[in-house]
Amino acid sequence: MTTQLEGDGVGVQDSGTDRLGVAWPSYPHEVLGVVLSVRQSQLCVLLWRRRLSPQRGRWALPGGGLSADERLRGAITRHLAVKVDVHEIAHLEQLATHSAVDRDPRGRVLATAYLGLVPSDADSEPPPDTTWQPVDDLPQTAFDHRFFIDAAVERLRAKLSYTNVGFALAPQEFTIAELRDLVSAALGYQVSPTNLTRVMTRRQMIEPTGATSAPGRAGGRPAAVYRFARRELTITDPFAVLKPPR
Amino acid sequence: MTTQLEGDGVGVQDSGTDRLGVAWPSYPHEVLGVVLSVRQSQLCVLLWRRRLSPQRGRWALPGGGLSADERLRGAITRHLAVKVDVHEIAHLEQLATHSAVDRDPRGRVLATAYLGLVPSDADSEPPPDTTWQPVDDLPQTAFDHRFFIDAAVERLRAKLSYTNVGFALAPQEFTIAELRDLVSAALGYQVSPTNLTRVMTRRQMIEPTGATSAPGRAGGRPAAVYRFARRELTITDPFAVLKPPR
DNA sequence: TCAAAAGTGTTCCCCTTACACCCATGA
DNA sequence: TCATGGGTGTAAGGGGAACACTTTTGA
Repeated sequence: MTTQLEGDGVGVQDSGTDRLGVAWPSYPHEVLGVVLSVRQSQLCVLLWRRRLSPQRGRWALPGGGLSADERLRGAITRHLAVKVDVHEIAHLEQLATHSAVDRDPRGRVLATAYLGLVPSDADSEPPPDTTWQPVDDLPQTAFDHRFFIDAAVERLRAKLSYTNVGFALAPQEFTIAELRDLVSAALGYQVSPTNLTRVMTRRQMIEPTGATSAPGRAGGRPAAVYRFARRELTITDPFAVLKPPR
Repeated sequence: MTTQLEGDGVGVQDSGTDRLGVAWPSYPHEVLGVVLSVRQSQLCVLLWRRRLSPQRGRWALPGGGLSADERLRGAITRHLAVKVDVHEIAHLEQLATHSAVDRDPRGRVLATAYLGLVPSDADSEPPPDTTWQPVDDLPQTAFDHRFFIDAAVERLRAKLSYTNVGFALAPQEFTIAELRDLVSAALGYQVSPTNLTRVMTRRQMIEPTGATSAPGRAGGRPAAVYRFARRELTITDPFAVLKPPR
């Protein structure tokens, strides 16, 4: 079998043919979105319930097919907007591509998943049959979607520690208490607001806006309002060890 | 356009059709290997020179098509063995999938790249038209392969710091001086053997075999021989900050 | 005995963590 | 003035980096 792509053209939608005349197979390709957000102090993933078989009744990741004229990132953005009405994705990155031959019983489909993060204050009453499911209490999921979800959560938790991804889970402005809630929910354990402030400030991830928020009805000192200094992914702690010499 | 895959079967090699009768396009899919190894104290990538257009004469990553009955990992393993005679891959992980519509002028092909690591003592006189190219001095490369190479190097450098991936670049047994050479080459800057030993020992990544190696002709104290304690990928320094409470 | 190579000990410094203490507000 | 929630100061501990010093060999 000749597998290196050389010579004459390879047509989309058909089996390709290389210059030796050997068939070059084609596969349908789907994109899936693992959309995470903190809802009611829990890290949640957006799932919708399948109405049809196979896997009828199970919870699945939103997504769909890759069209001939679009790229993977464009495809997942489109599907999330159209199908589950998600428009406020603050961060989107590719996770992995799965290729098990029988991952879909109807025939072979390759799947590329993306990790998408949505701020906790983004509106989104999700459409019918779609909900925010806490990742610590997942129902039975369809196909191999569970692997993608686990990978996404793991990736997020790791990146919270050495990048500023937190911005993608947080509102534009927030108090330290709110940020602590978000980060604790995302990581799955409590972090102290004291040190969270210090670490994030030292790394210049967050900065005070100057404003303060009104205290609750029980009183208390008004909280300072912060914002993320940058709202694009930045690596803030590049190397743990083996740093380059200064 | 209906893009969610539901209902009737989707055939490989053909355009699929979902239950609404809307076409589900298929694409050829190739796998590429970014095979890295330290050669003569330089981090190198295995490239082969294209003999045919397009991109004739440019250096390309080894790889090839995905067959109907195999998965991506199997495909890249097969291609590396058959085409560039690489059998001693100590670590293999998926890097990314590129989907630019025009990434290959002959027609649309999706590409998934893998990062492969080969120990520095693996034989491999590479086949004709194939060489180990230092990543700091790359020639002009074909298609979008340069992006994959850069991503691979970046991934390796990051993981050297918080995992034991080093095992995949090192021989079974080695002295600290040899390990220092490898790590320095991979990272692109000198690391001190003193602290390298301490860090890797504390994390139980390496352990002495008890043997010593003969000194060179100029004399000198014989070096202790070490090995990696585990030869599978292990995360040794999970979180830089925001650790869970003890 | 000297040079070369390898390994160890010690110190410094920065960062994270823990925790006590102080500040601002509503009732 | 008290309870409540927020923020700051300070000390402890760990780990990595730097560097001097010791050990072991060949010539």
